[in-house]
Amino acid sequence: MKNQFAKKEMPASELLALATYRISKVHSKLNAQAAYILRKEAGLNLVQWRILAWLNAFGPKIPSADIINKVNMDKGLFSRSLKTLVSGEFIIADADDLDHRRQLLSLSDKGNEIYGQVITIMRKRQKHLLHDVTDTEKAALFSALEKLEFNAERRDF
Amino acid sequence: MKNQFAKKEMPASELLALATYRISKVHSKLNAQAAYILRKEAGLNLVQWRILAWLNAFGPKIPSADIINKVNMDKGLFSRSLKTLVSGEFIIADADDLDHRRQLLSLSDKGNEIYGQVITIMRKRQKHLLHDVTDTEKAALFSALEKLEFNAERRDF
DNA sequence: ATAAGTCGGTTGACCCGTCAAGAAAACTGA
DNA sequence: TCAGTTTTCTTGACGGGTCAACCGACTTAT
Repeated sequence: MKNQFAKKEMPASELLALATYRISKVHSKLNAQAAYILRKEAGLNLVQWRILAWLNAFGPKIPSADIINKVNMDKGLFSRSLKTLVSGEFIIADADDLDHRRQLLSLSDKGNEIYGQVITIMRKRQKHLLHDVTDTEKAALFSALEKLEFNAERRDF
Repeated sequence: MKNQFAKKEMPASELLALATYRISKVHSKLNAQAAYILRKEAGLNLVQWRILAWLNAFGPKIPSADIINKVNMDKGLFSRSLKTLVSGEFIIADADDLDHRRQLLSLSDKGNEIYGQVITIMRKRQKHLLHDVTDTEKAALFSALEKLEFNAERRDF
């Protein structure tokens, strides 16, 4: 009889070694750290900050959909968070005369100022996060993440 | 005047290159994949599955606190999910005569069976996820994740 | 011109995940 | 013994995140 002794039970060490488990832990700690900084420095939450950052990157007067499609963010989440950013006057939403479905988003002066404050800290943070990661490790990390991301698309096992 | 031209705006490429962003994307795709598999194969959600797995790993007749402390899971989340697993008869919760606050948890036969089914698929999945990741990359990935996790503890910038 | 389909955005529902307050039992130390 | 503290577990509240229904505006084809 084959596989009579096939291992069913999983020792704790195997669980702890799972890439998925490790990534999820790192992710939650990174999130907590970012949330803390943003709350303290700017009173923003993570989603709001991401929107400000993408809006800064993709330039002014762009419709929501552009950001959403480019960065793969949920429409609903975006919509709700955008509302708070507009009412908080971080973002200006102009009507688009050519397409009345759209609104063209831009950072307000206030939005730009906050962005400038936060991005400085975030660059420092990013540097700190990776300060003891070697270049080889960095390259391998990114390459491995890319493969993982791709392999995570599959649904059949 | 120093820093007159200090860069404030962040090009999209820089954003896309952020380790935090990459990890968060990988994390969400891994989650979606696991959730899909679990729903389809066993009608479980991620948290329920994790509890079954930890319970299998740490052996029968252990109190909730043991798992919670070891794996750093939220008490509230654990408590609520446990309730569904007990009422679904995947887990048996025996009273502890020595300490009436506790309940000693064990996998039921049904729980064991489901666990056996799912773990087989999950091992396949884990293999697939890493199948094209080289050993060097794997080592660097884990080492980098460890450093990141540690560096994510810091709160001051 | 108009029916059918697509696109941009909003909303509701629901689960995940965290935090804090609290209940009940157990422990500790005068 | 009994007030104070600690431990185990439950509950409530709330933001994060995903999914799907939906609405109004636009496009395409006939």
